[in-house]
Amino acid sequence: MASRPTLVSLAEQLGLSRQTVSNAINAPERVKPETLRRVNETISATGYRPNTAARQLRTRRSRNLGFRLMPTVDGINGAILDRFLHSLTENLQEHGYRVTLFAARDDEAEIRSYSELLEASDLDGFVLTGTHHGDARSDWLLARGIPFVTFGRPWRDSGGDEDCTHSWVDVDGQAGTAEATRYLLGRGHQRIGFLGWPAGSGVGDDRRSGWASALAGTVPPADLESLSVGVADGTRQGAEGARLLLERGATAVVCASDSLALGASEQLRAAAPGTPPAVIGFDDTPVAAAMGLSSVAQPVEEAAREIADILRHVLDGSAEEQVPAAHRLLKPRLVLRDGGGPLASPSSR
Amino acid sequence: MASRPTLVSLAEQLGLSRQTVSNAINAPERVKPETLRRVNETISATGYRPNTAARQLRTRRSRNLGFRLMPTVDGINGAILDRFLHSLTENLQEHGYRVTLFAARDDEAEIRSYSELLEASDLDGFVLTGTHHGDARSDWLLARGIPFVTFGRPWRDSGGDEDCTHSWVDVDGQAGTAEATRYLLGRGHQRIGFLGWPAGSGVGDDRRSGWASALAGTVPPADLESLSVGVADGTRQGAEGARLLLERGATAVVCASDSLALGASEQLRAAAPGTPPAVIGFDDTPVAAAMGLSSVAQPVEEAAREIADILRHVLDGSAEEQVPAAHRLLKPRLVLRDGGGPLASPSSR
DNA sequence: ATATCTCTTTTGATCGTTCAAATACAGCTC
DNA sequence: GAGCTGTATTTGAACGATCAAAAGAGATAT
Repeated sequence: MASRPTLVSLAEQLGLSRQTVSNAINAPERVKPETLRRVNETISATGYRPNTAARQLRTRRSRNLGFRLMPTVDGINGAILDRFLHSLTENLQEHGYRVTLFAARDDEAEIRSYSELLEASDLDGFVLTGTHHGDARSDWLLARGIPFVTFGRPWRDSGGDEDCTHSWVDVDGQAGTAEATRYLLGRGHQRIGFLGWPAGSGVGDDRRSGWASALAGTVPPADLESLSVGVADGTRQGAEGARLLLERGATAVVCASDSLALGASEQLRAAAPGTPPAVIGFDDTPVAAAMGLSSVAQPVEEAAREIADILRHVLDGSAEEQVPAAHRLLKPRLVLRDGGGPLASPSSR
Repeated sequence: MASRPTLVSLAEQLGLSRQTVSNAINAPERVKPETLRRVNETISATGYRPNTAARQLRTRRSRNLGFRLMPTVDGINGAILDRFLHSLTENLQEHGYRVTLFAARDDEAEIRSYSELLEASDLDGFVLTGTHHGDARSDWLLARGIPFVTFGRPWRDSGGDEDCTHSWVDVDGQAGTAEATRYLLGRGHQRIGFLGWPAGSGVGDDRRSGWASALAGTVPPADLESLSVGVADGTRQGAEGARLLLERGATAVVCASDSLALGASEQLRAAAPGTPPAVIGFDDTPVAAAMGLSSVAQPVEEAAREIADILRHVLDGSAEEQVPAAHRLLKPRLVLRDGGGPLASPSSR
């Protein structure tokens, strides 16, 4: 009773051998039902748990997955990160997997971490966020056949999906901004501006395209150009961008982020006091909630769940069985608020 | 070259034995300098890394620490959590430790997780957040002699520090609200209200006491009572609470959270249009930054670093050497903004 | 009666490291 | 040169699990 039970101690107690007890746990179909029952009984009676280190040493699997924390405000952050991580951890731990964090300054350092973590035969796979054009990380992992799933599409320069052989889960930003735009159209707005980032970022271009497609029939292509502004992310830049859009006759604005939307809504409120500004943000951050700003919400929890499912499928599958790469594009949800001011709560300690 | 190098393969290469190579790594002083040099050379040439699983199996130490993710909006969350986790992970990983996440619905489930994670001889210690009155988790861990540090004081009902034998790091909320209050006094405000939560929460009472102490000389004790309001956390409740305070003659408000402060600042702005509202929040969340709201900022990164240091000290120390519990109370920083509206950026994807 | 097959259980070896104790070897002492 | 001391290195065993293959027990077929 002094020390933790082991396979051997259980076997002695039951008058069986190590291996039979081991089989009862890992390959129950090989064990006689009656024996299985007895073993399980003793397992729950003693509270036995297989020693992870020993198992890992033999099987070379840790049931541990790596997640990189981004430096500061990049990729999914803050409240989004919280929700994502929580959902990911929860879903994985239900199936005996765990999430190990690591920090890295940049992609290069992240890749160095990969090899360190793998050389110590420590992690079975990785979850990547913040994918971007020419992402070296996925190439590195792909080349070595290491299981991983990204939250975010590969954003290859060549639009083709053919050569992207890794699994990913992403949120359909295009669908989100399209819905937002259609909503504003339905409210009677004719000239709806898009306030985003400079062209070139996969995420930003994707969100812009949704707005453009929803507006395609209603506005001449030339106007589409003038109704779209690209600035750096930030409240101040958002206000400035919105000013431009107002000058060009926009009466409503769809934004690529909540930061931009917040600046834009200030600008519109100043331009037309009294009326709730027709501005829609993106990500549905606590800031949007607190300010009563409408926003496109990403189903972060669902994304994490999908990622966990895909990873489990790959890792639980037999060793060399090639599992095809899985791709999931999730629909975001438009969260409408009256825009009149603070309503709900930001997160706080 | 085919497989990863091991102690044995290194030893063969060098014409030494396993153990000497092992000693070169773990107890260099036992090895002849010349030998040590040769071993280190080969180690870096081959890129050898000790197998964590094997080491863990033998030493019963995983160099892995557990961190529980809170369900939703409780404890340190969102942007704060992000910064805290990042700093914690970074500091620990520099010394060969790693952070493993786990999710638990409530404290009881968290304790269950502890035993599971420990029975699998998996985690060496824990970092706890969101301590509260009568916290069963610290008792459980203390009783079993498991290393852990909490972010947050024990908040024992008996104000005595004597019986609190575990290590903790916390931010001095009292000092924060006191500084905020003194700042407002310096700006000429006489009747400064406190907008907090109902009495009973350690964190809330602590923050209130800072305001009370700063105001002690300037306002009669009776007024102190009427200038303090306790409501549930939230923007709407904040606005309502601020309305009460205004009725009672307050011209400025110190708040226990940014949510409350946001609601309060709306209320004050409505009461005195044109003037930036004299409101100070707590936690310096992205919401405060975005709204140009002054706020008391917790040195989260520093707190995480301190926690990492304490844990490392305990874990790296020899087995049964009793390390005394460490307590660190960090000073928060008052971040002043003009309160006129959006300035900086909320976090976004 | 022996061989063949299936189902179940057992045995021996191994994963890579560290602990504990043994050994080798040099320099000193008497 | 035997005995002691101390440093440097080596050997055997163990940590707790799984893999691979052998062995035992029944049932069925030849």
